[in-house]
Amino acid sequence: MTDRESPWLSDDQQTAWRAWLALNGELPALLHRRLQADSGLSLPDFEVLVQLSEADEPRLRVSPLAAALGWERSRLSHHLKRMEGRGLVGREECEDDGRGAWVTLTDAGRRAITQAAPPHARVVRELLFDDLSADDLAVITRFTTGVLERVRDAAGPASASRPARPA
Amino acid sequence: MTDRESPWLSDDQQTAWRAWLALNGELPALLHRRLQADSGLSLPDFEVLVQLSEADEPRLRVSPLAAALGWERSRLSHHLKRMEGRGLVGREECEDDGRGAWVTLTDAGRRAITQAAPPHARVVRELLFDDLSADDLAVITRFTTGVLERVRDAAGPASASRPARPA
DNA sequence: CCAACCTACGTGACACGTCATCTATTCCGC
DNA sequence: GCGGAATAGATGACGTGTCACGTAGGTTGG
Repeated sequence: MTDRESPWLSDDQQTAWRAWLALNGELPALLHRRLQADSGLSLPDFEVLVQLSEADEPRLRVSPLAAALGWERSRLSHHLKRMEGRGLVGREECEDDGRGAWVTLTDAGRRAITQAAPPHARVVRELLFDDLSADDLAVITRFTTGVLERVRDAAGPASASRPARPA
Repeated sequence: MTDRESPWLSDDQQTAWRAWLALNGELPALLHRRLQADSGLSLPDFEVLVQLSEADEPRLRVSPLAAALGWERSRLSHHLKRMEGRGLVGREECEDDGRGAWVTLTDAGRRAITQAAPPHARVVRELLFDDLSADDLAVITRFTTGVLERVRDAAGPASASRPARPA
């Protein structure tokens, strides 16, 4: 029922959008502070450690790890350097491919993620999901994944419905 | 129907949560790149300019502006310095209160926000709202505002159900 | 009236992200 | 094999965000 010609949002949409923006800022901030206080990990640290600890193999290459995280490789590279400095992950040379590197989970890393995960998951569940019906969860999931897909379509093609930026 | 004792998320909750996390990273990134390409503004720049251009008065004090944005004052202070450097905002001394400062919208700032807002709003509408029913929008809004409220409750009290961090 | 306190705002140090670019390898066509 | 393109990953510069703290100006109880 929205007017497809106007660029503006309806009042209801404004309300939803501003709430989303606010949540988008405040929820990660809260999770980050809790994580930091409980275990000294940052939210990005946590994500990396989750991937490493859930992996089938005991060590991962950088690029697949970046893909699994949905991160740019350079971001991961920067972050791994910091995490290595704090002893959470290790690096090994890759014999098969001289360019490559293995990322490993150190004992300290495994200890950190083991300790940090339960309270983190509990907070997420309490804040987001505990009072949510299955129907509403389905609506949220459908909405979120749908938007995500459109975002990726819009970002990926490099030339979509954009004003034609020839370069 | 979730098990309130377990810290873990159900599979459906996991799906929703991971999609939310991914969206949370990728949507602002896309909006930022669009805004940057269209008008040279960053997303935070945009938010500041929206507040300034929508304000009743022609100039705002720093603290109320920070509150309206939901930002920490020091963050706003840093950001205003950068925006001032790029000519988007100006600062004036406050006569009433020697500690205070006024933030003003420069002509360049007004021009930038006027030019940037329509395409930005259109992208938001296309990505999030165009194919969303009124019922679903209501579900989303209720969910988002509910979570936001719980987040603020959890963040604000400084001493809530946390492990009691005495000093 | 003044010392203690509070408030408004700024700053410095550091973590995080992105972009552009670099180096070292591998791959691939000839 | 060999020369150029592609790939793996690292790096430097810069904008952004947080935390801890500093400073200057107001406020208030004795």
